Amino acid sequence: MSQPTTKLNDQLRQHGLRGTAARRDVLSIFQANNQRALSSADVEENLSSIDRITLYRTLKSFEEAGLIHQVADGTGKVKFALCGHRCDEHDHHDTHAHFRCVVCGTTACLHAVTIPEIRLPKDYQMNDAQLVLTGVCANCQS
Amino acid sequence: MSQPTTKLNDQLRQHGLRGTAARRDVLSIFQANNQRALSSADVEENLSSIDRITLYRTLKSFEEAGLIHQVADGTGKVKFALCGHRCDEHDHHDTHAHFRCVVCGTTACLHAVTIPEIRLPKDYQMNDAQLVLTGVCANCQS
DNA sequence: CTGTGTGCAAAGGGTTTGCAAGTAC
DNA sequence: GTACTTGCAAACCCTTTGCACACAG
Repeated sequence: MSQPTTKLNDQLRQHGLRGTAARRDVLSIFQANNQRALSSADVEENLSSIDRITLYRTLKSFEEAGLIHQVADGTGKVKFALCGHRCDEHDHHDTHAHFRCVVCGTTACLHAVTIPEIRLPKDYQMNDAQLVLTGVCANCQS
Repeated sequence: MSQPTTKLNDQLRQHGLRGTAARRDVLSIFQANNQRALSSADVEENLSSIDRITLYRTLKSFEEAGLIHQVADGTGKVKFALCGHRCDEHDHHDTHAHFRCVVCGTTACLHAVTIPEIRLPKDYQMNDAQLVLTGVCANCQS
């Protein structure tokens, strides 16, 4: 499933990060769930070996490096999802919507749903838009 | 600025809540900032007299009563804003967008911006949509 | 009077910081 | 070798719970 060590290292280095075991592990968890937004606790469940403090620091450095971005899905918990190929540390281009299923609790990226053009009031300057939909996902429709 | 005691009491009772000093105080803070989303800490700043635990419980009962609703603005902190007149404890009709200014840090309701029609993938059932925009607000444009 | 709300103390959970040892390059 | 990363312990929020007293209706 997961990429070989050298490939993961390359991806980390492309974002200015050193290739360490903890970072490779966390990165491959995100890649294995690339359509999902994961909380710190979610990653920890998938990766029992990692120290919790290291995980927090890893998520922070990934975010600063532009590898992942935060998704506020309305649960109050911060979650993270992989950035697209066009993101970097300065600019997140996260133009797709997220969908949180109230049945299974997962938050997924809906790449098919792009955020429509927004007409803002005068003198507002927009940098980013997050659209979070809540409902029942395809898997949980009885 | 704030409403007289009896008027605040009436509003509380309309939502099934008893009229107490703490609740009147919190309600009038929200009314004085009715276009803004306030965190628990924001309310506390405006209202130094209130006990923090009481504030948490007040916010919770307001939310359950349909007076306020949560706004996840991407900061990771839960914020609350006054519901419109059509909200009740069963159903939040929060169809407007929110705007978070990265300069002054405030999150405001943009009543003028309604959330556009969303076309979901097959078999997804949508209950709610939250649109959070980030940028620079009119006040902070130099 | 009765049930609800308040305030204190304490506990709980998630996240951050300091520092010494370990590792990438 | 040097700078960055890790892991442990402890500190630090913010939030919730238990219980006795106070207050609204």
